[in-house]
Parts: sequence; C-alpha cells; structure tokens
Amino acid sequence: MKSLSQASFLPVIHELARTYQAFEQFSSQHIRQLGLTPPQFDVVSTLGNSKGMNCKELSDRTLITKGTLTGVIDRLEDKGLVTRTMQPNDRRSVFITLTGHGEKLFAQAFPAHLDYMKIAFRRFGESDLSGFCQELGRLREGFSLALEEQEEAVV
Amino acid sequence: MKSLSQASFLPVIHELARTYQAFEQFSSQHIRQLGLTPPQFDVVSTLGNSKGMNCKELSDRTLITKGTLTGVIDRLEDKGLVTRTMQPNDRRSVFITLTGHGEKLFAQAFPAHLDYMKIAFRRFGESDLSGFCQELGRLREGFSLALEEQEEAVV
DNA sequence: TATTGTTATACTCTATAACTATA
DNA sequence: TATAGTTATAGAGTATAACAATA
Repeated sequence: MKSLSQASFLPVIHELARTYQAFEQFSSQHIRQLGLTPPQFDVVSTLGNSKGMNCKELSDRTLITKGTLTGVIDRLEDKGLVTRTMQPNDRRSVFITLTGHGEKLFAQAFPAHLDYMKIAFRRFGESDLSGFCQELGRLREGFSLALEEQEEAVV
Repeated sequence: MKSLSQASFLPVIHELARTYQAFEQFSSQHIRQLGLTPPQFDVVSTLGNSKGMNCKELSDRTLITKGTLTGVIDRLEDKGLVTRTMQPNDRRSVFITLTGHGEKLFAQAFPAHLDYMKIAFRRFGESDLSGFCQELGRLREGFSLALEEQEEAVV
C-alpha cells in the first residue's frame, strides 16, 4: 500500500460531495413538489414503513438530532401528517405515528418518489447497484471508524 | 439487465446518504474548530487554490447558489477573510480574493484539514481510491443526466 | 434581452446547552 | 444518575423571486 502523503484521497472527497449534491438536487426537486422538505420526507418515509416509533428511534434512523427532530415533528404535526401520543409504559417517551392524512400521503408519495428516482438508475443493472453499495459501505466504514477514534481521543 | 421494478436501487440511495452524513459529520467536526462552517470552508479552500474569482465562478465551483453565496461571502468578509473588489472590464462582476488573514488561515488550515481527513482513508490503497472515484462518478452521472432530463421535461 | 450580483421574505435546519419529567 | 424529549438561543443556510446595474 502506497502512502497517502499527497492527499490522493482528495478526489474521492470531491466526488462524494458532488455525487451527493447531484442526488440531493434531483431528489429534493420532487420532494418539494409534495410540500415537504427532505428531512420531513425522511421522517414520513421512516414512519410509513413502520407502525410508529418514539423520538429516540426516529432520531437514530433518520440521523436527525433530537433537538432538530422536535422542530421537524412540530411542523409535520402542524400539517396534520403525524401525531404525538404519550406512552403509559415509559412516560418520558413520545410515540410518533402518521395520521390518516399522513398515511395517505405516504401511500401516494412514496411510490411516486421511487418512480421518479428510478430515472437516475435506469442505466444501471443489479451488479452495478451492488457494486455501488459495496464501495459506499467501505467508504462509510472509513469515516465511521475515524469518527470513533476521534471521539475516543477527545474523551 | 434486470428490471428495477422492486426499487432495488433504494439501498444505494440509503448508503449514499449515510456515507455522506458520516463524511460530513467527521469533516465538519474539524472545520468548526477553525471557526468556519462547511460552506465557508469550501469557499476559502476554493479561493485558496486560485488567484481569486468572481461570484459566478465561485458559485459554479462550490455549487452554492448565488443568493446563498452573497450571505456566505458577507460573513467571511465580516471575519476579515475575504474581500470584494470591482472589476473594471465587467462592472457587473465582483472579484473575490482572500485577504492576508484569509491566506494565512488557508495556508495553515487546509493542510491541517487534509491531515485530519487522512485518518479516514488510512485503511485504503490507491486502487481503492480510484475505485471509489470511478463508482461515485458513474453514480453521479446517473443523477446529473436524470436532472437534465427532468429540466428539459419541465421546460 | 441576458447576465451579475444583491436584496427581501419567510422558513427550515443547525449546534449547543440548559431544562423538565421520568426511570 | 441516566434517559427522553422540549425549550432557548443564536446563527446559518435554503428557495424563491424581484431588483439594479451593466453588457
């Protein structure tokens, strides 16, 4: 393995950022037509594929931090898409579910979004897709392990 | 090539988002220690590797839209890191350069940031890196082409 | 007419940390 | 003491569109 002293990984970072931006731009164009922001769509999609969950789990799955999540849920509640209910077993916990209106939006918007996203993947076959997943997974592992190391060092 | 009717590309999207988030989290932890936000660091890095440029070019390179860029540059100007100067040849255009203070920050912070990021790539060799670039590039092309199609369709 | 950049509006997300209620 | 979630604060980025100056 050669040394990386000349920062030969810079193009990887650049490509990752540009690829994500291209995805985000393409994806959000459709999401905004639904009257949602990307984080809001993320929450609705996560809830739509479940029977509801508390904020902690929702935060873990969407990677939205708890403080931010409160605001996102507030806005979804204002739109009548989700509800908060208290849990008798652990009264610290708040259970979030889609309302009927939210379920309806999910049932309509989620497949529509997949259909829209499909355009971007039309040129790829199954082996391409598993290749992407594998490479992205390895790359992610690099960042995750580095972050852990960093946090250990700080603590 | 198999049909993608079951949205077999969903894991790719998921991995891309998670990988980018892991990168962003790791990277921004260091950037914020410099007193900058990620977009601000992006601008400083872009300017630091050049002799200055106008807002249009800066916008194209960083993918920050012009309206947002005005605000980012305002804040960098407040911090004494960049300056705006008028261009005699095209008086609509504004030329942005790093100040002495900005150059100094760049000269110190950019290598330090690379050094920090290197941790995440330690486990990879050159062939891994070029593999990442290649796969990311292909994926990006999918989104870019899809976006173009979409914009044509709208127009 | 088209382009460069700023301004205006209104919102949404962000980081950070203190705080409340419960466990 | 630890955890779940909210609140408070202050800032920063976002979309969108109108606008002024210049080409």
